[in-house]
Parts: sequence; structure tokens; C-alpha cells
Amino acid sequence: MKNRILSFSIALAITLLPFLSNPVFCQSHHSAKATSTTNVNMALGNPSNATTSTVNANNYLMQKPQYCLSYNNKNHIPNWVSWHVQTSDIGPVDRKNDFRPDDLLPANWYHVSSTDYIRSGFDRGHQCPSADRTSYEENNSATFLMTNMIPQAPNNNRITWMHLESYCRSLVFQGNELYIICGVYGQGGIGSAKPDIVRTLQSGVTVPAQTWKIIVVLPSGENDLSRITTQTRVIAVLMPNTQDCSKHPWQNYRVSVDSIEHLSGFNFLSNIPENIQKVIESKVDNTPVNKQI
DNA sequence: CTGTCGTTC
DNA sequence: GAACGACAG
Repeated sequence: MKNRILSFSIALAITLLPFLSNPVFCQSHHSAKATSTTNVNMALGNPSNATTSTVNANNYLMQKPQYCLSYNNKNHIPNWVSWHVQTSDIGPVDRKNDFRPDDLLPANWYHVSSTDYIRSGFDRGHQCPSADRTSYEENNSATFLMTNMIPQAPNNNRITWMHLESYCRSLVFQGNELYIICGVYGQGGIGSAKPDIVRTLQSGVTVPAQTWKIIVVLPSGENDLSRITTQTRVIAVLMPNTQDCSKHPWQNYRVSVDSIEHLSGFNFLSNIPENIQKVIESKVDNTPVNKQI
């Protein structure tokens, strides 16, 4: 009996240790300024008022140490995924490639599997990128849950979108931390299998028409949203989920946050004071980007 | 030319 | 596990 309790305690400690030492998770506890939420990954707000009620199946909130999302059970893809990235999130861990269903979805819902995208002409496109979560194995592994994936046209995913992801990481290495949120809009994309518009994969997963992303750039520092001012750089893009997306670099797809709000009906950056939101959401980023990334 | 990143099969 | 494409350096 004694041994059992002892071995259970050890098992518990082993289970909890990586979790408790995970900087992403720990930081979520002292993001004092994040008002309605304690998770650093959605510190700037919950753009669709997603909830953890299973009744709210098409706007179902999932909070993970690595990222947060609103899941759409009708479309079988997330409405949006939100995360925070800083230098400590990027480490030595190899890409795990363990694409798999997300067991944390309610048991009676359809669980998208890794094979649902097979031969569809669309990539299993990460929302929170693998390369933004390489500090610990479990953090990288978490990005391969299918609730973090959308059917993404290969040229969108591997070229234009990836260049923006790389550019974001270069901003982190230059001494910034980023609050990122991205998601989908509409239905019907053009993948690599045929030149026609595809509305759903054979497995029933919705193919979005557009992908969008919003990046708030802050110099690395204490996790305090009061540092966000009218001068804070915000990059927002909206691009087609098609193969010819890559005809232009991501810079050409820059828009205002306002325009994505009008399109989607979401309310972004809602934890920032209104007067500041007003200014930074109406601008279109025009910072020159030297390299072709 | 090698390394990185995101993929497919 | 092998191979691919698009870069960056």
C-alpha cells in the first residue's frame, strides 16, 4: 500500500514537472493586466466570446498552455487560434510531426484525424506554428493536434504564410515579443489537386476561402498590456486560400485590423483601452520589410 | 551548397 | 523514412 502511494506520488510529480516548469504556462499566472482571462495566449482578448460550454459547439473555447482557440464543430476547424511568442518559446526541440486528433474535444463530437486531409490537395496547415513552440517536446507536440490545423492551399501555407511566420520569429530574435491571432473566413479554396474551388474535404472538413493573421509587436519586457500604446506596431494580413496566393509576398496582403473585424464580426484586442484600439486597429502596417521574407 | 521550415506519401 | 520546394546564408 505504502509503495503504491509512493509510486503514485512519483508518477504525479513526473507528470506535473514539465507542466509546471513550462514557461508558457507559468507566465499565464502573472499576466496581471490580462483582465478577463488568465491565459497569456489570449491576453489581448477573446474575439468571438468563445466559451467552454459544449452547447456553444461552433464557438468552443479551448485553452492550452501552448495556444488558445475557438473551435467550430460544424466546420471541423478552428475559427481562430491565439498565442504569445517570445525567445524562451524557441529552443532546441526537433519538429515532432505527430499529427493526431485532439482528445480534449468533447467525446461525442467528430474528431478530425491526421488522415482526413490525405490526397485532398490541401496541407494540414498549422495555425500556431511548430517552429514557435520548440522549447519542450510537449509544447512542440501540442501544435500537431488537429484542432490547430486548417486545410491550407500549399502555396499559401509553404510560401506566403511561412514567410510571414519566419518574419515574426525574426522580430522575436530582434528583441520583441508577439501576441498573435489568426484564423479563417468564408468557404472554398483552391488547392494543388485540381484548379476548381473546393468547399469541403472528402472527410467533411471545411476549406476556408481566406486566412488572416494579426500580430501585435512589443519590445521584450514584463508581460504588461499597459505597454501597448497608439504607437505599437500591429501587422494584419488577409490572404486567399488559393495556390496563386504566393504570386505576391505577404506584405502585399496587409490590411487594417478593422477590416478583418468587419469581415469576420470578431472583436480583436478587446483587453486594450478603446482609445488605443481605435488608433492601432485602423492603421495598415507599412513598415518596410527588407528581405523577401 | 547546406540548413531550416513546412509539407506528402 | 525518403523526398520535395522555397528560401536564407
